[in-house]
Amino acid sequence: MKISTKGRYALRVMVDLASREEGVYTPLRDVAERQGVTVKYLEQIIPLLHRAGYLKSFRGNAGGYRLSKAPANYTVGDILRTAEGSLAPIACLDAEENDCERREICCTLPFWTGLNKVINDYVDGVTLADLLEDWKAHSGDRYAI
Amino acid sequence: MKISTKGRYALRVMVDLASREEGVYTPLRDVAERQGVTVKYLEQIIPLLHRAGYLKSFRGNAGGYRLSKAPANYTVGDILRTAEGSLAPIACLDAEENDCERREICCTLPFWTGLNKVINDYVDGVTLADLLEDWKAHSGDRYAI
DNA sequence: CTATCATACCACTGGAATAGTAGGAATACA
DNA sequence: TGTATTCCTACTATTCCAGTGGTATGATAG
Repeated sequence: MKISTKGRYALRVMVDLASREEGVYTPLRDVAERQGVTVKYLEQIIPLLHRAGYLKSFRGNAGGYRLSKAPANYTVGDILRTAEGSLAPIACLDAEENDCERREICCTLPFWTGLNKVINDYVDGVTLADLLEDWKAHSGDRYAI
Repeated sequence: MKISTKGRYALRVMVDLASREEGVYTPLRDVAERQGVTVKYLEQIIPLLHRAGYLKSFRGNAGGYRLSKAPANYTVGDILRTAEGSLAPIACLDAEENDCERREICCTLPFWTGLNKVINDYVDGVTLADLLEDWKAHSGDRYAI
């Protein structure tokens, strides 16, 4: 039950951008270098966040991306669900998929529902600002994304 | 982030067997029929549970599988980890994989560690007996696996 | 004692999803 | 005109998932 690279990198990109000065555009090249990922692969992940309205972009020379809102206004849950599609541990819990005919007699469904709630409660309770703060505190002055 | 059919079916097989009379061997054919899965596919999943010592088998005519212990002695976490390999949401958290060089400076690792704990605490807090009991209560007399 | 049947057990395969790579067009600015 | 960027589309290698065909084993009927 793994989160794919889409979700993992998306979160790291968001934290990276959250750590930059507010309002300035950061080129993907810089993010990719700091995060140890290729620009080309990030270019495939960023649009998911962009289309969701989480990022503003600027093309051309000296362009790049920046957050649309302050870091405290993004929950990690929103970011992961945007990149991954859904965090539900089984398809039966996704809105489009709950047509399973065993639904009423399934002996494991209540368990999965509980797991789903535990996961979503956790990820929705953490914001980008929380991540950034904890991590600055942990790294002291010499923090670097 | 989905649990695969291995984990899902493994859990259903265990609950199914837990609902049978204690000590008797139940053929996979019966389990497969009740669960709406092919025998062939279950035959691929069962060995994982068998090798872990969770099940006892008996070959030949009138053979089958039964639980090794009482239902209350199996946590859902143990069953899922046996079938799935690991429930960690990212590979960095698996014992064999924590050689990532970004480990000390990773801004998201604490978040993933927390998610891992939330997930494992939940699944380790539920036993087969719990599932069976809740589900009998929910279905009344006419429960059927 | 032998044939038969029901069962657990083992090995293999096709297809889908993941994780990238690559080329190039559009855009903004100097 | 040149350069640095976002943006779009296609391609590929690999791994994982789901499912199938065939073999070994044990009980039992004749």
